[in-house]
Amino acid sequence: MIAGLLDGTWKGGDRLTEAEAVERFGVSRTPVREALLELQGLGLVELRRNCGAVFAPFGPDELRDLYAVRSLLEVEATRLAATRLEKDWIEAMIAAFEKIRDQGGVDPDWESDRELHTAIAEASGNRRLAAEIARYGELVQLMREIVGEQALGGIHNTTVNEHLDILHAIERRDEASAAEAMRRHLAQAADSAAGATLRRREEIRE
Amino acid sequence: MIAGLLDGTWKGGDRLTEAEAVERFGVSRTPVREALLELQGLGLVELRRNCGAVFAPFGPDELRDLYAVRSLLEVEATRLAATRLEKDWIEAMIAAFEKIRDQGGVDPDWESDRELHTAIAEASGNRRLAAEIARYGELVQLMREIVGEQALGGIHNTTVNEHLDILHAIERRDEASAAEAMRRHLAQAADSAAGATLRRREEIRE
DNA sequence: TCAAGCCGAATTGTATACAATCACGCGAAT
DNA sequence: ATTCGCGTGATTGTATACAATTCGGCTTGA
Repeated sequence: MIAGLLDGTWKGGDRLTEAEAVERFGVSRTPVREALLELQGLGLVELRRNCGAVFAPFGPDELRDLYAVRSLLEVEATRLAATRLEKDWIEAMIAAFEKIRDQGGVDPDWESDRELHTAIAEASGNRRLAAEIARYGELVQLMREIVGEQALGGIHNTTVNEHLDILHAIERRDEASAAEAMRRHLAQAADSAAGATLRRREEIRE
Repeated sequence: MIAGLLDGTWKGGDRLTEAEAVERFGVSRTPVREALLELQGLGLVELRRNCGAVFAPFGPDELRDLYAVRSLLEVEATRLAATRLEKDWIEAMIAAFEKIRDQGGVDPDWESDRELHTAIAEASGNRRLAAEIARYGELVQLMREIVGEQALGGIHNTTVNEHLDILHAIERRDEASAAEAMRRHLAQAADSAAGATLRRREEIRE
């Protein structure tokens, strides 16, 4: 529903009134309003009184900014996880990692990917940090749904190795390496996402 | 309204149904729901189906986590602001700073304080980072309203000097010093907030 | 011609009624 | 005694009607 409002065809500055959204989804204004409020919380629309919701621009610049913040959060969480290294969380991380590895399909298993990132985030010991990371996970997931999941495929083996680097560094309690490995991993993800959105833009132009 | 729901007397795990909130405020469920959703977005309550909203615990640990994340965001923004150093933003920062300094009253002018932090955040050039920082500004403001503003008074001169350190470092394009100055500033703020919440808890116990 | 003021349509904000869902307690069967 | 199942009441989710606000255009006057 929330993703439905963002069908990928909007341009920054486009406006959508609640009435239009109601017409498009066949539900009443109440859930539409809540969805719009949630999108505002994620920073994807700006709600203005009696003017409709205006979509925030979402091009390469915004994607770069988004991944910069995500990286800031997750790198710090990784560093903290390496310093604390609690056994329960290590097991959770490894379980999530093996789930991704054994999946082995061509298309990446984003759910397991999120589980791993969540495990690392919670291993940081900072619940609010973990919550913010989860929020960015939602945002990225939403982006995937808009852009089309298949557009992000074909990076599976690479990500497995990147995850492995991160986990090994955490197990060694090597916080600097762990942070750097996570930084590299997210830089890769950012590049991949940028490519996918560009391809998506071209699809729309056709 | 949002702050009203959190009157400072709740304990973590307490539940509040929409009906109770309606009764307490004399407004209908619609705005109550929106307020609760916003509180959920800020991570202060957890909304569970047919169970009412359960308040998140908010003690010293949570406060520490909160300021850790806030510091992570604002320190990075300060660093970026120092590397970019665009003239317009410098002027905005100085204007906000002088407003705080010339205020000179005993009670800190939190509105101007937020303006300065906002100016620094936007000078980072990362709009999403600035948006997250603004979100944490709201959260801290909310906390002040709950805890009682007066409880945080008496730190005015200290914060002026801290702000000055940050601005001077940014003007020198000394990103390391600027980041460190912001880190110290927020560590002070965290201590101050911790003290205020503790005092508040004692007030309630009486 | 331009500006000021006002009116109406459009849009959001709020209240309330109704539907769906779930928790909790009771009772019966094993 | 414990557990399973069910029914009822409570609570949230949704729809819709109404109030408040605001934007745009039109008129009117200088």
